[in-house]
Amino acid sequence: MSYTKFIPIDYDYFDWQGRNYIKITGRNEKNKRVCIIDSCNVYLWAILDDSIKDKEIEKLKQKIEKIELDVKGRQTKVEKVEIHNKNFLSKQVKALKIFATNYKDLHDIADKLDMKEIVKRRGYDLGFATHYIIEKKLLPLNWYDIEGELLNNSIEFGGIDSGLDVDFCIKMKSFKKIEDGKYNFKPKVLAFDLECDEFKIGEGEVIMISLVSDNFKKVLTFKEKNKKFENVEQVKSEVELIEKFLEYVKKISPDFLVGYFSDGFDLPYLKARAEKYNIKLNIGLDGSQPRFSKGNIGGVGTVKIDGIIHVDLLKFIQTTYSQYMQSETLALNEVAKEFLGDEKKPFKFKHSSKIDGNEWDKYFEYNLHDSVLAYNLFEKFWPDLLEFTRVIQEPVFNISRNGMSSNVEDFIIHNLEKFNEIPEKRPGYDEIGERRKFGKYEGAFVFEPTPGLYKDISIFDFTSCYGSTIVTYNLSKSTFLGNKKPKQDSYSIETGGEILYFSTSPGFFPEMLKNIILLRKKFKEELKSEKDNAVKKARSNAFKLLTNAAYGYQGFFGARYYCREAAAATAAFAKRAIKEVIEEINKRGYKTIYSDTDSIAFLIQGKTQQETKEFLKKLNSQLPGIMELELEGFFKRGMWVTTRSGEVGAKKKYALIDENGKLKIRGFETVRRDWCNLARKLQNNVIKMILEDGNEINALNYFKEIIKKIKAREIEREELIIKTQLKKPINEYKAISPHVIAAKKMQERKMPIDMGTLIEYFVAETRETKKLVREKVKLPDEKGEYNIKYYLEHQILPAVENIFQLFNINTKELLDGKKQMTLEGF
DNA sequence: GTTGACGTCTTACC
DNA sequence: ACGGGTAAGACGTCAAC
Repeated sequence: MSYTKFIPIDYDYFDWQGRNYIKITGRNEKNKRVCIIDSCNVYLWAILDDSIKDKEIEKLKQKIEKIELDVKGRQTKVEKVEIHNKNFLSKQVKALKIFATNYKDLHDIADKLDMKEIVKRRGYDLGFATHYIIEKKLLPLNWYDIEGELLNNSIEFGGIDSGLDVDFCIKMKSFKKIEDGKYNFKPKVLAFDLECDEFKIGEGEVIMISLVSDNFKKVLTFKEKNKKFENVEQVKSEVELIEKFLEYVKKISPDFLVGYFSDGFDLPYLKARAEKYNIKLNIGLDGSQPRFSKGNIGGVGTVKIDGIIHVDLLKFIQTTYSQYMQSETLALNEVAKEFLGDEKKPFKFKHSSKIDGNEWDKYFEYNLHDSVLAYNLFEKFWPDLLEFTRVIQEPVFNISRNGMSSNVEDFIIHNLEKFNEIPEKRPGYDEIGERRKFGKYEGAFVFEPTPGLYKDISIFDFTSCYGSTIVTYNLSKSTFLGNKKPKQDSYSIETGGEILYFSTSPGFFPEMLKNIILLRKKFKEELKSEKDNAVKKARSNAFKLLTNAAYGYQGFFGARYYCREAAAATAAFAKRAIKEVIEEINKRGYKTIYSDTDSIAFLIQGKTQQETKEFLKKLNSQLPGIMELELEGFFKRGMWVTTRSGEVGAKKKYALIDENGKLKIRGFETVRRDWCNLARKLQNNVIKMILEDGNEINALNYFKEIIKKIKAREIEREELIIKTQLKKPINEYKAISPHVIAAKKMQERKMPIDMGTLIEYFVAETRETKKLVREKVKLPDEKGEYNIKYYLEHQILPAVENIFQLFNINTKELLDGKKQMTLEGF
């Protein structure tokens, strides 16, 4: 018998003699690579009709035990059937646990179970790795003591161990969890990036590949002989380049191979080139090539390597961080700037045939630094990846790529057992179609503000508003009772013209969510005294993101636990709660001036901050369940403006300044990337001056300066570029807007255009006959003067006119050079 | 043919 | 391919002139 410590990293499975085996790659405490082979029970659930008698169940059991199948050349049969008392959607059910030989046959067995006594078949659509983790509880990225049999050139499992590039291969007998924190795990990471002449997969050649690991930096290339740049390793050809890359990957043998957009570009590109030369990209630990899976509609696919986790950082950052980021795009450069304070090396892309002598070193340096950035970003995000994996309990490969709704779902799936729940099935194509037909339901409440410049403002907001609403009112698929008053105790709310009822007896989904919210609260509290604890910070963040995604999950048509009514009720309960708080605030002598979804802004009306904080405490003591208000802050001044039409106050658009002079701007053009920089800076400065000074005098002078500069053509083109993202394939646009025209121009130039590309253009002077904006669009490097009229009337003026309107200043007249009647008139 | 009103499409944000 | 609410620009369409 062999013993080892073990941390599971990658999960994969294989079939041997008709059975499924899990193959888990990880490390031991001495950082040796270990592969564990294990198996687990394979089964599905058949939920029985309530009315069926014990005798009949016994008969049914015997009938099912006789099922034998011959599918896809595989002999398989039901091995055993047990009867269990389980829960399904929080209701007690009798269910048959039907054991089979092979996980892949469960579907076919389920098809054979169309008996009238069986009302539902469940639990055969989870994926074997997920099923294994649930069944055995050998959780990813946790430490274990393993006992097993060392496989050394064994013929067992078809001699699998001899083909595996690992230090030990063990057939597991038993394992025991080691307490948290006893061992650390520092993964071996290799970041890579490749450069080429063409951006289209299958065109052009790979010119260089950079590799960065712990104490290792290298650029491989067959180009240029001038190599002042010390990290360059010269090879003779593209073939040798690819082969050398493979050699280094094998030699370094990382736990994680890290790229940035490598699912969509680097690896597919490399594959296409390798195929051309008939090179096998055999970097998997079992000698296999990367597996390329197709992406969903519009999405890119994923690339999986046996035993090595390929992480495309772009995907992980996108799902977990993008909504909290300042960067306008997820381009490596911007992401690196925001998270590392570092950026790409300057190098303007050129076809390799046009690069001369000393420019090559710049190119190598550029290429190498991209890998450095990817490596450092991985280090930065490792605590998050680790904690997400531990909290959700799915293999880290999936965690690095799944969206938040999948994460929520996986979290549920891995916690069902605590509730004795049978998993719900994934909706099929038709089911999704049905769900989508329902259309939207009523959402949040937004208070219509009265435009103006205000003083002394306080803001309260609900902590995890929708999450705590779901918990407080027990809102979920399994607790929904319909829209007729039930006999049992219930929570009810009216929305969309009908009343929805939910059971008061706790459902598993709200219970799980409650647990997350409470844990997060605990971690957040602990963080106050140990701010640098990256792991706790990451775990707290993982809980926060899961909580925030829970509401969206229940309203998402693709979810196993989709419940439109629960989502609608969540919005409705939250709406009721916030309206009640607004009333309380006003009753107390404050004045509410704005509110949106989960936050309320009100005037302090001469009361002290202390009084306000005590009032908050009192409010909290009256709130139901785990609903909780917190103080967002006190603000010296704030402004709300009118809509363009000028009649009412604009919602979701305001600016605040706190006692330390810190600005908080929401919804204004300043924060929108589809406005040119000039307009955004202008607006930002105008807002700042007005909020700081409490009047418009300086701001107005500044505005006049800008007008003068535009008219004198003194503005740099850079400041006038408008950036808009392509949201769909270019030929699907019904309305041909300016950015579509710009995208078409880029296409003609063979620039890489895709869904998601950020299109940049400016509006130029053209002949009088061209009226539409799209007829004046030019790409940033095209010749032409900027269109003074357009930038004045469509960028500069709209950015500030509503703001100056607060002071009865008509900017339109100002711009036309007319005398300001309004100013003098008042 | 041009103009303006109004609806639709689209993006980006809360 | 997580939700709804909202602002706003530019195009598209149609009727009035």
